[in-house]
Parts: sequence; structure tokens; C-alpha cells
Amino acid sequence: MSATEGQRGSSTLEPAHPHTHLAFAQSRALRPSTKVLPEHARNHNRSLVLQTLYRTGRQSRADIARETGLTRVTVSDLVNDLIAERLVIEMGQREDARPGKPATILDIDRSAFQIVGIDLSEHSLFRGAVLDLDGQILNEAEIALAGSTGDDAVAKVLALTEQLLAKTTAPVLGIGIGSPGVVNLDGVVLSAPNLGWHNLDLRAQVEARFGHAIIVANDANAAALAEHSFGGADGDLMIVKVGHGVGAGLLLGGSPLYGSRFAAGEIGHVVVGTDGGALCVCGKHGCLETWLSTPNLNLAIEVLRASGASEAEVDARTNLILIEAGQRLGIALAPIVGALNLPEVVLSGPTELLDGPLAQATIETLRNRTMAEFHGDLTLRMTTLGQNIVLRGAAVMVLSGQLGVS
Amino acid sequence: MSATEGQRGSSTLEPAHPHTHLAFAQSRALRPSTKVLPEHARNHNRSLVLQTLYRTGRQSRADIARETGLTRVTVSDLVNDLIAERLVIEMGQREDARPGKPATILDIDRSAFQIVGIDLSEHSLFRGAVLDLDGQILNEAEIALAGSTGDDAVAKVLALTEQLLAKTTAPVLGIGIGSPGVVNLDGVVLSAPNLGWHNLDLRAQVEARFGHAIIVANDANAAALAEHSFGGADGDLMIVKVGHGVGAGLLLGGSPLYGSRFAAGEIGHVVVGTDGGALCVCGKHGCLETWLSTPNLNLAIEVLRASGASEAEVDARTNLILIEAGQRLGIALAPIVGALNLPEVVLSGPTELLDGPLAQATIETLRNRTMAEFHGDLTLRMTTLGQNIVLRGAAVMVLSGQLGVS
DNA sequence: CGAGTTTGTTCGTAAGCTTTACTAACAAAC
DNA sequence: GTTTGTTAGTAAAGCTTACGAACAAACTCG
Repeated sequence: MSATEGQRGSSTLEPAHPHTHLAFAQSRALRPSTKVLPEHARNHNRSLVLQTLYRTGRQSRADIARETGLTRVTVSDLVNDLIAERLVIEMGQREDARPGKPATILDIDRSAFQIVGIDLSEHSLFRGAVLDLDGQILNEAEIALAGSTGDDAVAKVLALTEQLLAKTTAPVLGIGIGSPGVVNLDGVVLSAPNLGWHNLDLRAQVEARFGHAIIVANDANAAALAEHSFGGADGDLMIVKVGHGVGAGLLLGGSPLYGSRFAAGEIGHVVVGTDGGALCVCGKHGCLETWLSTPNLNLAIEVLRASGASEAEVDARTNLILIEAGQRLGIALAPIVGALNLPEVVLSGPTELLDGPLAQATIETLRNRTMAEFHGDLTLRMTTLGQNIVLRGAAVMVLSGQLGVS
Repeated sequence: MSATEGQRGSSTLEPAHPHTHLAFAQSRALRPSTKVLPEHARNHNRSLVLQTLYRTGRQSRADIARETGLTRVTVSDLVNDLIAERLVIEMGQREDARPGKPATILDIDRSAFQIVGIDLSEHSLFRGAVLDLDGQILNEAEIALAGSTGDDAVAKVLALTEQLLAKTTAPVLGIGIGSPGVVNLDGVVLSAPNLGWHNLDLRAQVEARFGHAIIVANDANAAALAEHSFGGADGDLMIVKVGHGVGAGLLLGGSPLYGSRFAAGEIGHVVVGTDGGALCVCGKHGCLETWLSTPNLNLAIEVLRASGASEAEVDARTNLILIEAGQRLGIALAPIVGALNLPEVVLSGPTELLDGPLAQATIETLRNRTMAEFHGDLTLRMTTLGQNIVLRGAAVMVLSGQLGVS
């Protein structure tokens, strides 16, 4: 019997029935699935320090200690590591006059690393950018898709990546790729019909070629992360991407929802309403995409324009088309928004189509079809990040994966 | 400069641009929000050991070490703590003949503690039970609600709790309560209209009276946990509770979804379909509850019986009513199931209504309205836990909150 | 100028997990 | 009956990590 054993035995014994509290109360830990070693804890705290610096910027070690609850000693130690890794720099002493030794201001060296972000979700081209650690775009590039699919499309991803890497002017933190379709956590594109990809290990292919840290995820999930980190949204939101197809990304408690088969957010082929609808390429009638995808909307509007009606007539009937589309979106979203108690829905896509009668009709329909108590919390708006939302989301994935920061 | 600093500085310096990998790659940690101390890590590992014992049962220290990845030494140390706390007991040596020193079999002492579970979700009574650590019901009790609301209803909760505590025959691990309505993480019932509760701190009231660890949560969330822990469902599921109202509980990745205002799963007042529907108490037309709640279904069937039609005719038209209800449920669930990529929907409620044409119509409607690729993964079934689902879910909450086990 | 305040570091300590090495206890094979 | 090899569990030592105490530096304020 060891001394340790004896001590513990007597110190942790519980009082007897019926009034027993266990000494420790596991806060809300559900199903711990892997062991935790001291180094994991250290990494966590390291990220915590980075995180506070990333969000607040320009703080002293003592500031960070107060905010994180760690001691100044521990923060100093972690910061020393971060400085040695060139991630954090000392910015000189704090200016403002107050008692005590002046603080040494720290900040993440936001120009020390760069991120390559790539967006594969557009119909006719792949877009990419070099971004700094703040998610600001430093350089852009694009490559026409020209109908490429399969390995040809992969080659274009690699070519674009190469172009972008050539434009970097600092060490590369990682490469983030937002791809359409169903992507698993290992960066394997399980299915992206438009690109002819099935079980394509895109992450491995890019890594084999360039050797950086690569993260591949669904484009809408990337967009949701961007909206959270850079668009001012909080941690619970749904982003609806309207384009050639319709897809969604869900962020719950700050984390993307992937779904049991990584197909969360694939709402384009959910049937909307109980009154039929147009035939969809998938074979069903009345899928959300038949109401809402940009090709379908633009087609309807062009038919209208070619009809020879007056301009006022065309405008009025265009509005009706957009309102109908918005209502259909609202009908589809209402059960989701209600079931998830979502406070925020964000639209991404062509502003001229979405940002007006369509969005208005969507929010009205949502309110008409969900619980009234809940309406005060419910907002629907266009993204503030425009076309770069997936690129910036790809950067968030890299930041989050490499630094634990976002 | 300390030796430590010098070592770290030189050992963690990164190679130069453009080919940089940071020494550590944060696996998938998102936004660390609090510091982690060694004791937290220890608690986590402690729960990990308990968890493997809870699920597998009857293992040796070496077995646990192999399964968790911890060393035998660490497992021994943790197990000694657990034995001192009376949570784990040695069961003697392993029987089967194999080389080497025979193993000492351990198990959680499943009779060492008991749990009180309470279900407030039924319309006319509160039900409760004493359960063991396996979630088996040892003793039951109930108390007629008799129309009580507000403080009267609270008094009945306390009375029922007292009855149950009197029936316990071992130290009480905690008290779990599944309440209808909107419940926040602190056990405050923000809103439960049927009970006349608004911002009622039920957890505090029960704790003040009995002083145990109390967990209060939404009934459907509790049911979802029960279905996962005891009903054989995996970590992603939606449970739909049909009763006086209609509510749902969502489990994503093994964790309940609470929603931004703790109202996740409140789908009873989502409008279904685009063709009107009956007027709901909430003022809207065609809410899910108007199609599916047991009072409404029973009323419709009774009207039918009183109509003087033949028995065959009544049966046939009853079937039509149930099929219609099932279709409406499917219409409401399709966007949710699609958006979340949910593999499993479980129904809880009166078997005679749900388990037949209704469930059949629901699954068919779901399949007709979601992506075909996804159908192979999609199952819909009745719960296997019957009426005790919320009670047992309440026990899971206590197990998970107190031991990190479920 | 002295008192008080704040910063950041150094030193020693406690906790937690690992590695290494050991003993105990067994089966199998000779 | 002995040897060999395996498995279980313990003991000791060491490393990592975070903490508290103490302190020097540098500033403000009265």
C-alpha cells in the first residue's frame, strides 16, 4: 500500500447515504472518448492565449492573464513559446499613463503568415486568394473551369493553388478549400456531381503536391464559418447559398454541423409545399432548387422579358416570381428554423435576385409559419461578405485548424 | 533568460518561408473558451475510465488501459480513486484460463447509488421512479396533477420527489427532471404554458428542499438521451413526442441541441403544407399540432365513431386520418431531416395511434421529399422504451452530469 | 522623495502522466 | 518438476505543466 493510496482513500471518501454529493461534478462533459494528456491541456491553453490576442489584439501578458484566468507566470511561458514561433510579437510599451510598471504590448504578428483560400463552388470558375491572418484578401486569382470535371478539374485546383502559392510573401499557414458537394472530415469529397467527383481524396492530392496543411470542407460550411468570424454573426446561424444549386451551411454553438453522412445542409432537393411544382433534375417535383436556383430564376425572368410585355408589367411580374421564390424558401426553412431554434439566417448569392422582394417574402413567410414568441430573435439578412465568403471561410478553417483561433 | 526559454526557443523555431508547418496542429479545437488545468484533464480521464467500465462492464485494469490508451499505471491510479469513492468494486479474478497473472475484474458498483427520475410531461399526472446506475427502474410513483398549475404544480413536484427519495435504498447520485416547455441550462423553466410556469427556477427550488444534485431539462431532450443510451440509437437522432402537444428532441453527435434560446425541438406550432389547415390555439392555421396531437386525433376518430357509419367504414376512415397525420409529420420533418442529414427519427407516444399507418405514411413521405441518396441511411421507428422514456432520460442526465457517463 | 501600484520574471512546489523496471502468478512445453 | 514466456499490477523516477510566493523594475501620485 502506497502513501498516495492511503491519503486519497481517506480524503475522498464520501459521506453515507442518503445525502451524497460526489466530490467532483463533471460540468457537462458528455462521453469522453479519448484520453487527455498534459500536453493537450497546454495546447488548449496556448490556443486560448492566441484566441484572446486574435480577438482583442494589443494586450499585455497581464491583460491576457486576467482575461483567461491563467496566471501571469503561465501566460508569460506560453507567450514566450509563441514569440519563438514567430506568431506573436512585442509591440513596445503601452502609452497611456497609469501607475505601475508600463506593460509590454503583444499582438499576433498578423503579417507573419499567410493563408491560401480556394472556392470551388462557382459554376464556371475556381477562385482563390492569399489572405493574411485577419482574413483580409491580399491577392486574388482565378481559373476558368471550362467544363472540366474529374481529374481535369483536380488539375485546375492544383494549378490555381500553385499560382496562389507563388504570390505569397510570407510563410504559408495552410491551404483551405471550400468544395461543393459532400465532404468528409478527412477532406475526401464523397460526392460532387457537378465536378464529377466521387470519393476523391482532394486533401491528399493537394498535400502530396504542395505539402502544406490542407483543409477541405463543404463550401456552405466554410461560408457559415466566415459569416461567424468576419460577418458579425454569432455562433448559431444558417447560411443559404443560392447559385447554380441551393445549399446551406449550419453553425450550431460556433461549430459547423456535418451530419451523420457529412451531407448536412443539402436542402436543394427537399420538396417544398403540398401543391406540386416544376420537375427537378433529380426526378422529383417541387424541389427547393426548382423554385430558387439562379438559372431557374433567370430563365423565368428572361422568358418574361421576351414576352413583349411592357417594362412595368415585366417588373411587376418579376417581383411576383421573386416573392414566390422567397415564400418557398421560407416554407422550407420554417421547420428547420423552428426545430433548431435558430436566431439568424443569412443569404448568400446574387444580390439583384435575393436582396429585395425575395428576402422580404422569406422572412415574412418564416414569421407566419413559426412560433410568435420566437420572432423577436429571428433575423434574416444578406451576407456582408459578398463573393468572397467562401474564400474567407476557407481561411477560417485554416486558422481554426492550425491555431485554434477564429 | 531561463534555460527553459532557451531550449524552447531553439527547438520550436520554424523553418523559413514558404514551407512552414507549425509544430503542433490543433486537431479540431474550436474557440477554446476556458483554461484547462491538470485536474480537468484528470477528471476527464477519470470519466473515460468510468465510461469504458459503464459500457463494457467487468474489465480488468489492463483491459481499460488498452481500450483508453492510458497506461496501466495511470488506470490503476484512477481506479484506486474510484474504488475509494465506492463507485467501482473489484469482482474477483477472471475465470478463463490463459497465460499470465489472472486479471482482477472490476465493475462499476451498479447498486452503490440510485437516481431519482421525474417526468412532468404527461397531461394529467407527474410520474417518477427510482433507478439504478444502469437506468433500470427499481420503484415507481406518480401523483395526479388534478389541474394544478404554478406553485401548486411545483408543490406536487416536491411531494413526488419526497415520496421517491423515501423509497431509495442507496445513496442518491442525483435527481433528474424532464419538464415540458423551454428549459435553460441552469434548470430554469423559461416557459411551460400548460403548467403556468414562466421563469421558474425549478432546479433551485428542488435543491433548496432536498439538497441533491438536480438537473432539469426539456422532456424531449431527456427522451432523446434515453433513446441513445438505452434504446440502441446512435448519437444522431430526432425524437418526436406526440401527446397533448407535439415536441421534438434533437441529439447531434451524442449531445442534445438546445437552441439559441433553449427552444430547440419546439415544432408543434410550425405550419405544415401550403393548403391551409385547422385553426390552432396559437392563432395560426395548419400547425403540426392541429394534425397530430392525440386530443385532435382522438377527437376526429370519436366523431367518426359517433357518425353511425359501419365498423368497416370507421376503420377505413380512421386509417385515412392517421395516414394524413403521418404525411403531415413527414412534410414537416423532411426539411429538418434533410438539413441535418439525420439518420434516425424515433416516435414516442400512444402506440395505437402512431405505430401503424401513421408511421408508415411518415417514412414514405420523408422518402418522397428528400434526396434519394440519403434514404438508405434513414430509419423511422417507435421508441423501444415505452412510457418510461423520459424517466430514463432523466437518469441519463444525472449519470452524465455526475459521472460523465452515459 | 516616498508610498503605492502594476508588470513580468525567477524559484520552488504540486499534480498528473509517462517510462522503466520490478514482482506475482499463471500456461505451456519439456 | 523445471524452464520459458506471458500477463497483471505496482513502484520509482522523470518530465511537463501550472501554480504561488517573492522580487525587481518602472511608473504615478501626493
